[in-house]
Amino acid sequence: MGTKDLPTKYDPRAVENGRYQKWLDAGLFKPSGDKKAKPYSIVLPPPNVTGKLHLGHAWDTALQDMLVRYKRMEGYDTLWVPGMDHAGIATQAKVEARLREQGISRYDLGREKFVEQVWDWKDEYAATIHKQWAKLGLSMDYSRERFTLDEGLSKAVRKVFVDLYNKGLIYRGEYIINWDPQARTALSDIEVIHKDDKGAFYHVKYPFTDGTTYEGKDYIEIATTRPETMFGDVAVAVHPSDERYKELVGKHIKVPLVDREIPIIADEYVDPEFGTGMVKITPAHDPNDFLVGNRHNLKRINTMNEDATLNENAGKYNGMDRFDARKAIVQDLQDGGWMLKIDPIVHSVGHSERTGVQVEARLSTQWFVKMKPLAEQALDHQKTDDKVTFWPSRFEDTYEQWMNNVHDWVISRQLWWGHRIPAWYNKQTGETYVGMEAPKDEENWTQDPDVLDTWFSSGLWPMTTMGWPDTDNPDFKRYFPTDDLVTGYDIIFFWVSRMMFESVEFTGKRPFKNVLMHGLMRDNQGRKMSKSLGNGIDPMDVIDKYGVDAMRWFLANGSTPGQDVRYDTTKLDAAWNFINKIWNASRYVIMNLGDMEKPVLPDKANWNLADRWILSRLNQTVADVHRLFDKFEFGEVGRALYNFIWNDLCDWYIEMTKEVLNGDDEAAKKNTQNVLGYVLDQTLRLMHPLMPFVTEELWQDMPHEGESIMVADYPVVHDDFDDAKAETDMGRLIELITAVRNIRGEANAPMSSAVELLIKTNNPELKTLFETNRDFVDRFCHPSDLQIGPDVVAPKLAMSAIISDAEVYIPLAELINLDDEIARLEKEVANLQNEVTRSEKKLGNERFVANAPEAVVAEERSKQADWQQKLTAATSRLAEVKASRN
RNA sequence: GGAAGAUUAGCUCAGUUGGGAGAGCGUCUGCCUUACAAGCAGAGGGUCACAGGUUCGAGCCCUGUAUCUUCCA
Repeated sequence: MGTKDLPTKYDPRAVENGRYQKWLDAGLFKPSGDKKAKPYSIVLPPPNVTGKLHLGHAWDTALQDMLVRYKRMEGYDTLWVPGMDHAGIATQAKVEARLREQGISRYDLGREKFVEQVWDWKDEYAATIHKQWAKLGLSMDYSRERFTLDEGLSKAVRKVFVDLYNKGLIYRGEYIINWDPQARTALSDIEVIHKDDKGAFYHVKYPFTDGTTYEGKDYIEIATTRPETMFGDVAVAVHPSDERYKELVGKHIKVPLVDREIPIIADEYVDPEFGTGMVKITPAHDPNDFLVGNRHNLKRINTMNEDATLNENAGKYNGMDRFDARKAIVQDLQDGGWMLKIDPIVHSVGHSERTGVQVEARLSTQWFVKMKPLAEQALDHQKTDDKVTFWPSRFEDTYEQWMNNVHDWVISRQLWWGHRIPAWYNKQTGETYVGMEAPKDEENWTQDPDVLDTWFSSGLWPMTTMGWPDTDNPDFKRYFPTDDLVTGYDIIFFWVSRMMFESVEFTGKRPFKNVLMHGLMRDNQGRKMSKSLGNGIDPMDVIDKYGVDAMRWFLANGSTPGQDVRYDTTKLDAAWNFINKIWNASRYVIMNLGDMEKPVLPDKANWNLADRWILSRLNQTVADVHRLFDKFEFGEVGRALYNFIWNDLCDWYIEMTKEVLNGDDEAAKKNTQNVLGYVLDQTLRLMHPLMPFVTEELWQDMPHEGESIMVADYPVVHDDFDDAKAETDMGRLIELITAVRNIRGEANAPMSSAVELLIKTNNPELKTLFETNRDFVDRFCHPSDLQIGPDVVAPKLAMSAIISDAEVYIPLAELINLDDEIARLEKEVANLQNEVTRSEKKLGNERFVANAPEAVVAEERSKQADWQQKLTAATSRLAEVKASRN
């Protein structure tokens, strides 16, 4: 038996306090282990141990928790696996930044000591994240929590590397890659963010060395945005069919400032339309030039160090930072008369996703995954029954598009924090060994110092968390492939696509059946939340202010799949208000249940109109919720529940129960208490996945059976609850009550004053309906006297309303303003005339009657009849009122 | 340059097999009615970006245009 003195205001702190720990202690987050039940599994997209969780994480995890709680209550054997990602470059950058504040670099510490520091960082942030997960109420099974760098996962990573290497799908080579000079590591293509930056086209003279002239000049004009790379120039290229320069091919020119001689070559890569149609070729500092260089057997001159300072190939600029060097070189070109002009431009420049610095195209030896065969296999898999379904489906196009155009993936990173590459090089012979363990004569070998791209390991996440590569692991057998993956559309390439091809390659199966993509969280002006703007919102602050249930409601209810959401405190106010409404509705129910032990639905024969109606509404809501949940339409689930709770349950049913509960009929009271208790119980269950804390609190406070609402059965559809008659009858009753309220409003006649009520109707069923529900009519209309029937005579001075099959009159001679009333009626007649005309026109259209579905035509006919009846009534009433004025 | 999304009430957004447009907030009016005044009862407010097309019928499907946002090159 629960407490019966709930406060009048919902207080999230009191509700949430200690609840998570109770669930945890009761072991409710673990799978039921019921082998007869169907399994349902989700793996949490592992957050980076870089820092705290933000509102985007709160959103992502809230959606998952809703799914898991829903499935758990539906009886599935549910498993939700948590974990975290070591986030190589991001975490290393954070720790380096912290050390820098103390004036220490990672090189001062050395690799081993540095990595120890990162583990300390990881422990610190993992603790924070655990606290945040608890506050969010996530029902994850912590006994299965994993970390991408833990032993099992590391072993899996090595196995994948070795297997792909042995299949020829991983190779090592010297190529142009994206280089982050601050982190001093390679980056994959998608870790480079292109941003428009202000720059300049520097037009520079490259003089001929053999007295050749072109258009009367002894030089050619080359435009470059990056003069600091000119020391790496090894050729100038023109398009082979470019008539302007045909004769120049084979001639030689000189690179200014260094006086190095280079040839003019012809290559199809050059776009003759762009600029002067002449491009300098710098194979060590540009990916396209690199390919041109390969075709023409050109030298590769690297002019930069790892930290983007120029090297000895840059002559006197040796040791200068790239940006300082650019300034100095531009100055020297101008002083030496080499600079023809400088045109300012805005162009796209690559920046490191993590450190933000400008990325360099750099020539270096790296490990790569050969993507083409893997991508093809993954794309083919999407044509099978084992395909991954994207929600919304358009994201599958995004995925395919990317997979079809994917380049080889640079997986080596010059970092210390991550999975060390399982490759060793022989000190004598230089031979490469790749294996799960070091070679036996380890002393003769040196292990590759690099680590793997973080996404290489997180791409295995759905497999490894389930125990792979041990395919006999019970979790792997039961819960893999997982059911749903929930993540933001911003990491389709980074993560989703990689999980998909790695899973297909190594298990032959999809990693998950559905992938639900949500949008990004934006601030109230629609801007992305970011550290640099300082517009980020800490979910913990939101929870402190509004409670986690309100935050979850906001996150689910305000969203459409795949669409971004604006953070707005008014939305959270609305969420809190709704919870407060549920709180108070429950408070009312709990206060009125007497000594009930648990609600038992009475025999159908005892249901009154309101009971029949609310159960029919509830049943419709249950059906909607199931249908929408199964399509991941969280926002629509919320709307269905909101409308049911606020409009049906609170505005009507609860108000109607007051009539019974304040009456003397003990049997009727008992009946209503049970229906009320039943409906609240079902409602709380329906709401639980969305608002776990407050629903648990209220459920525990009301008569109930069971340990926790978390593991109570989710409501199911009862066909026998559907009651079309009750719905139309209630509709009529509501129409009457609304009409009376309307008149009272117009006439300033508050409910406290009783008024005479006359209802003229030729419909005997309607008369009976109102008479049998006289109690409700009295309560909601407060008539001093009530007359119903065909013989009711309209008073001369009365406010009136036209409803279906009836006219309602309230004689308020002293309050009525005839001119106002006539104006109002004229407006109503005009509106009704409009409706009738439109309806008649439609029904008069033979093609409509012939082509539209029967039900649609029938509905239109019934509407037409209703409009017509109302129009007739309104017209005659208008005439009466006009007559009474004269 | 290619692609996707958005454009609906003053603001923020729903509207999912095409059948007379909805919510929250805000505005106006009246109510402390013993679950809730962060509430209740009413009211007002929209050429569904624009132009064509398909259809008996279009906010929804097709084509094009404009503006904004994002992704890719």
